[in-house]
Amino acid sequence: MEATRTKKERVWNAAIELFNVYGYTGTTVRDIAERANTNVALISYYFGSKQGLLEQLMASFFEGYIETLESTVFELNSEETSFNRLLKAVYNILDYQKKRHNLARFVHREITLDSTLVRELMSTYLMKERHLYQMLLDEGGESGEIIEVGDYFVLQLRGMIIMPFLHPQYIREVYHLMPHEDDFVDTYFQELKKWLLSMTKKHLPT
Amino acid sequence: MEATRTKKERVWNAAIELFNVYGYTGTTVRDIAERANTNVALISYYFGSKQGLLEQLMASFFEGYIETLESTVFELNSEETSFNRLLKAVYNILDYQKKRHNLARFVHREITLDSTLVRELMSTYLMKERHLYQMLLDEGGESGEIIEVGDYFVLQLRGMIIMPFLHPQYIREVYHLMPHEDDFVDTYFQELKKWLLSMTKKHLPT
Amino acid sequence: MEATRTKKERVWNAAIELFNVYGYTGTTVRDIAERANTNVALISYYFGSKQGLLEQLMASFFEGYIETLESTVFELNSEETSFNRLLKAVYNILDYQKKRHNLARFVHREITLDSTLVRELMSTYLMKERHLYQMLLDEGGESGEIIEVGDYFVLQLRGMIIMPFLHPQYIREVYHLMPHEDDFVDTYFQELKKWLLSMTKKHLPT
Amino acid sequence: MEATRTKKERVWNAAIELFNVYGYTGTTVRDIAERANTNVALISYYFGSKQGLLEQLMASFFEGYIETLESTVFELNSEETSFNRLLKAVYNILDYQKKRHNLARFVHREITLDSTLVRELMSTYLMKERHLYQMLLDEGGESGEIIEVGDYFVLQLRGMIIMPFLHPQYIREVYHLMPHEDDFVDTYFQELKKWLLSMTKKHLPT
DNA sequence: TATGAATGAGGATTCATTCAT
DNA sequence: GATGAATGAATCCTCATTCAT
Repeated sequence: MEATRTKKERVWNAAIELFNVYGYTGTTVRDIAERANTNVALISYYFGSKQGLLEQLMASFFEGYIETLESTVFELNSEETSFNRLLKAVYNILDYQKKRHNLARFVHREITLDSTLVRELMSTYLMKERHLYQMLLDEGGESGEIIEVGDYFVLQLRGMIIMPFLHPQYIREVYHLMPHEDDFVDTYFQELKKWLLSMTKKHLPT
Repeated sequence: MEATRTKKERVWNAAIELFNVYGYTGTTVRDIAERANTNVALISYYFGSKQGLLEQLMASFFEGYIETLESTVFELNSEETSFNRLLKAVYNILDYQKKRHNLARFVHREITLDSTLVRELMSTYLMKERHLYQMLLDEGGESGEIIEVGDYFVLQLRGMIIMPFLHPQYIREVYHLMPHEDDFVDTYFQELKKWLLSMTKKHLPT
Repeated sequence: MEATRTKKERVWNAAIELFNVYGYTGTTVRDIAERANTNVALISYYFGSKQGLLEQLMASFFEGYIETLESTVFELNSEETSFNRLLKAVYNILDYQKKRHNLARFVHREITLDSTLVRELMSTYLMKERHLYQMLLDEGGESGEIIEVGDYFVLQLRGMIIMPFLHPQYIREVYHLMPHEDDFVDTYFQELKKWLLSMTKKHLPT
Repeated sequence: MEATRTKKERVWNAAIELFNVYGYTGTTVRDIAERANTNVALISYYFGSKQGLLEQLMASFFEGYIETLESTVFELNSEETSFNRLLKAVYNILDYQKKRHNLARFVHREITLDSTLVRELMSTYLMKERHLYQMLLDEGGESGEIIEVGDYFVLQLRGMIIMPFLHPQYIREVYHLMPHEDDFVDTYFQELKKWLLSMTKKHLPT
């Protein structure tokens, strides 16, 4: 038994690992308790219910996600250009997910379902996320630094940032890397940077 | 009772709709039978088991997916440039998914889990998909038509093509469109085209 | 498909074989249909129901069983002594079972359950069986040929005659013989004969 | 709710009673739970599964059965003649079964089926049983106390000892007694004793 | 006769949760 | 806090039977 962690933490981590692999409905509270080396009843005790555990996990992820984004967008406000802040935001979000890739995969998958919980999360966090990206684009547009991008630019950007964490096996199979390894994240970021450059800066064909 | 469809088809479609919304483990065979207006036992009768139904659904999706890709890549072999075939492939896959967007969302979500079934599907269909895209890029590269792309280009391309169908609610919330409407697909394709151009053709910054 | 047998016969035989191995409740009509290479519905068609098939099987067995016994007891009426008729009866019943050992095992097992069917069979066939044995013993007793036997003699006799067919695996494991092989039946009969002699004839200890 | 017994015991006893009457496959876990006045889930909880319950029941019966036999055969080792120990063994086994006649009938019936479980039980317990009887016979043979018996003597002995418990209704119908009443067991033992004497001791016909 | 589709009832088991301790 | 026992509801699946053809 790990002495360094409380049972609540052990349940928390066990849930993330199992939800990640088998999904929320595919994981039983007994599985979680077993992996956490605790009693089943503790899950209800600490989190109210299995659903409560789910909600706290997702909220926790998005809380940090948005906070990461906001702090990047606002704290660097006066010092950096819009484009550089966009770049930094992308990097920080990649980094944020890298540090909790299990939770990330699970959350991104679960949010593709239709449920009350998902609708709530969407309307708070995802709308805020979009707003922040759009703000940067608008600012850069006004100053002439960033050219106007297509309607679905934010959609694509979000997809680019999330996808590797949603499909780790794909990356493992094809590139023999995991999306949470430094090697991957660094290179992937460079490619995103190239893409961002080509989409937001003026170019002339050769 | 709808006379136009066999009970097997009704079960098939009901399963797609429900799996799409609630996920595989989140849907019960009773739900499916009810929505299909048939008896629960029929699911086992026709598909062996709930798992059998899942496997047939996923196989059916990928079968058509790969076939769409292959026919585009090979049938236009001599007439078109590599880049144009790549463009056409992207369009056809978007179109393929548009026509079965419910199944598409469900399949793309389910394939983010870790299971024997997923590993099998990965190692057959997804490896083939990647191979086909890579082939076009290599051909275009040899003829000088396409410049060398980054390591993760195919990963990004795949993400771009799949993402809208995986996150329909996001698109609905933000753009007040559904990813399977013509309006969306057409515009989205145009943006993908721009991106593909900028990533695979030589450009000069202004 | 065997052309020489009607489907009804095929069902009949398949049922005997499967009931023998898995018991009545342990065998499904689908198992039977499959083994008989026919359609499930035929079982209901021919025998009314699974229960009907059971009843006909058991009745058929006991019908022949009692007939074998009666014909031995009565037909040899005037020619043979009671003891010899008893001996012959035992032999014929062993032979009767040998020829349909699968059915025999199944019937003898099933009759150890408590059910309406079993009570009916008991009160007709088994009471008649007992009566016939008792008759021979009484006749032999009156003529002084057979000494008075214990209260439970018929019980023991019946047990001796039935047991090998009820426990074929035991005999196979221990004696490397099957109870329906001539080798076994012949030897076993000789032992029964010795036992019958010792129990029904006067002896003096050495 | 009976306070004197644990729920596990209540399930155990209910299972014995119902398996005895309807057989294993003929009894449902719901029947058992109802009779035990508990929840169905408890069966899986305590015994893993219905099959697990079966196995534990059968193992428990045979465990005690063999122990009874062994203690009789070995503990009286030096004090008694082989024949007397054989007699005592028969008596003790009758007594052992009398005390758990429901379980006895069920086990003896179930062991006439063909299954992996049965084969395992056969190859452990039944082979040991046979070995113990044979040992006594051999010892008695060497000392000249017991004359050589027929090949199938142990088979017959086993049949004699088991049969009354396998066919209680037969005994009830014919003798208006139950095989687990003292009246029956005592008399039945006397008859077995006579039989054993006549089969294992030298006699001269009058 | 013979069949494959279809059904409703019931099979064992697992679920998340609660409760007394 | 923490536990093992206990529960009722719900899980997937199989059952014998029926029906139209």
